[in-house]
Amino acid sequence: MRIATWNVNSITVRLERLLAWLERSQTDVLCLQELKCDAAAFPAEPLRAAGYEAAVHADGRWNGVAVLSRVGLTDVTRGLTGGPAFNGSAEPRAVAATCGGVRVWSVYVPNGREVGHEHFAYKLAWFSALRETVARDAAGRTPFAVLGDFNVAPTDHDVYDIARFEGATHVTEAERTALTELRGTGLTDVVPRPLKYDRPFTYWDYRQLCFPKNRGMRIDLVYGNAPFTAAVSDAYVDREERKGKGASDHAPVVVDLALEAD
DNA sequence: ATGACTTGGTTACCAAGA
Repeated sequence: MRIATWNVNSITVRLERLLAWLERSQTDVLCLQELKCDAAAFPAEPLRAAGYEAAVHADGRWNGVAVLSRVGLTDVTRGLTGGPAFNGSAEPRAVAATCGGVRVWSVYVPNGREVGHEHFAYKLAWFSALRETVARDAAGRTPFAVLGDFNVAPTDHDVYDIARFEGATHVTEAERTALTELRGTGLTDVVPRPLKYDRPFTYWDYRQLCFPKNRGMRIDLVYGNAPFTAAVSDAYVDREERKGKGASDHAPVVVDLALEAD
C-alpha cells in the first residue's frame, strides 16, 4: 500500500496537478491539508472518477483537511476530541478514516504566527488535544499513523539554516516538546529519504528562490505506531511535485507499506 | 527595506501562510 501526505495550498487551484500526481504516483491513500475551500466546493466528483473516495473536513477560505482512498474508507472522524478553538472557531484541521486496514489522521497543525502570540498558545493546546485524541490508537495493534503538516521542524537539522530561525516559530523548545510528548503515545517519526540533496525537506517558501536554493524545512511528518512502522518498506519526499508553475509550496511525503493483506 | 510569492475574499487591497 502506498500512503502519502500533501499540503496542497488550495485544492481548487491544485486540482489538475493533484489528479496528475495521483495517476503518476499510484498513491492508495492520501492525506490532504490546506484545502482552502468550503465542504460544498470540494471536488468530490473528479476524484471519484479517478477512483478515490474522500473524507472531508472543511469550512471556507482557510485550513481544511481530507483523506482520499481507493482502498476503502470507513469510520470517519472530524475534529479532535476536546480540540481548542481560535477566535471562537473550532477550525477544520483534523480528519481521520480507516482505509485498507490502516487508521490515519490527516492533520494541519496551527502555524503559531509568532512566539508569544495567542495563536502560538493555540498551537500548543492543539497538540495537547491531538495527543489525547490519538493515544488509544497509537498504543493499539492496528496499523495507525498521524500524517500532515505539523508546522514544527523536529530538529535543527530539519531547517536549511538554524541561525536564520532565531526567535522564530517552528523550531522552539515548546513546539519540539509537544512533538516529543506526541511520540510518547507510541508513535515514531518515519523520516523519508530525499530524492536530491542531503536532507528530506518538505516545504520551501515561494519567495526568494527558496526551492532552487534548497532553503527548505521538514515540517510535513508521518508519525506511525509500531504495527505501522514495522510495515514501512520505503519513504521519500517527492520534490518533483514542487517544481514548475502552479506548484504547492509543500511537496508530498510518500510512504510504502508491506502489509499482510498486500 | 517591517518587503521580496501565492491564495481567497471584504478585491484594484487585505490577512495568512512559515
